[in-house]
Amino acid sequence: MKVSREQMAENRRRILDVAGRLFKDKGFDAVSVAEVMKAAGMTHGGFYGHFTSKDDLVAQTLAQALATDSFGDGAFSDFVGSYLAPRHRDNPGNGCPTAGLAAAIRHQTPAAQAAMTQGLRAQINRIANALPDRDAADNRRAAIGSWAAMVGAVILARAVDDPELSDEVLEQTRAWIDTRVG
Amino acid sequence: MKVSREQMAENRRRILDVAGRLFKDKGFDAVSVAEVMKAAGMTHGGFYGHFTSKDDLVAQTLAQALATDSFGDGAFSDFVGSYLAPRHRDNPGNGCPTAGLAAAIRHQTPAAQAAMTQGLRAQINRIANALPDRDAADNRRAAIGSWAAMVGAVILARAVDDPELSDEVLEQTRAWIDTRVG
DNA sequence: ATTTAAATATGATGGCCATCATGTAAATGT
DNA sequence: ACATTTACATGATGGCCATCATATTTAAAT
Repeated sequence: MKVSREQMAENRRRILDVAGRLFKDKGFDAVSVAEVMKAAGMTHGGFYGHFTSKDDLVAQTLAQALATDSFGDGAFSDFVGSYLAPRHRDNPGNGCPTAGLAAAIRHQTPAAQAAMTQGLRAQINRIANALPDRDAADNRRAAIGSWAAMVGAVILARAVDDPELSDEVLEQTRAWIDTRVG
Repeated sequence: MKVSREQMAENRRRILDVAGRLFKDKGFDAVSVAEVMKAAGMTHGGFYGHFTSKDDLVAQTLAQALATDSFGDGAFSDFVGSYLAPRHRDNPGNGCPTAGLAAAIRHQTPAAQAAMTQGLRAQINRIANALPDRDAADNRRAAIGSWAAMVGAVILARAVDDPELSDEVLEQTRAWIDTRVG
């Protein structure tokens, strides 16, 4: 059942896309190769034609997810607001790959760690550039601090089973960042 | 090979202690029941005399780890300094269970999530009480924001393969929190 | 058109692991 | 002391999964 070049390219894109969603939603370990392939509309057989291993899929998925990872074009405070929102907390599969996967990276291959490193560097720069223009060092510090707080807050909000506490973590972190940076 | 009551109680304590270290170090999925028992000095056979399942072990380990989780008795800025330190980053097994495990909680049982919820509540209160006495609402906001930033920073620092960037995440987050709260 | 190469499907294989079954010996109760 | 209970050891069992082998079909190449 050979398919056309473009079909294969699209299949590959779909595998990466679907793997990103599944990994973010359920974690690397809880998603099998067969599940990814099925979600992409194929069987497990063709997988090793696209990737050399599941670890390879993980690394490539991360690289794509972190590259695609849109910062949003508006003001920084708007970005913070949508990031620290129940809608984002409740949809990990469609959400930020850093919030969903960063903590699992340290158990992955060096290639995956390299992808995360590059993604973090880029995100810090994007945020620093979006901040009101002052001292560059101050902006970098604020970018790193804010990003750490945003990622941490979403992780904590997702870990907790009390909706009120979870909402509060998001909202208070948003307010805390705003008073510093907004 | 029955053992004395106290021996059994100590065995159970050792299982929980060792499981805490292993889970924090390698993640829930990467640690087998047999590995935990072996590290505790026994074989896998006796496990189900102490716990009803691996999920049960996870939940009880979390509850103990988060309860034991010492805040440190000194000033808040000292705590932040030791938390956002290379030594802590590089020793997840002996480190903070929230930094090591929070992101994995959402894939665990309700009992585990409940343990994390209670742990987070306690930690927020501890930090808020340690802050210089001002408006209670301000202190709570600062406690939540700082804690999110601390947890996020350690997770990011551990995810990255560039030592310089990793150090910078810790140090800048520390400085960012300090200017606000120290 | 015919041949060739390649993409995916179907169907093993082997390993790891949670859990269970059963044995054994030592501690506890009488 | 004896009987009984029980904590742990040893040794299955069954399921899931990554990976591989082989078959099939069809796009490309000529």
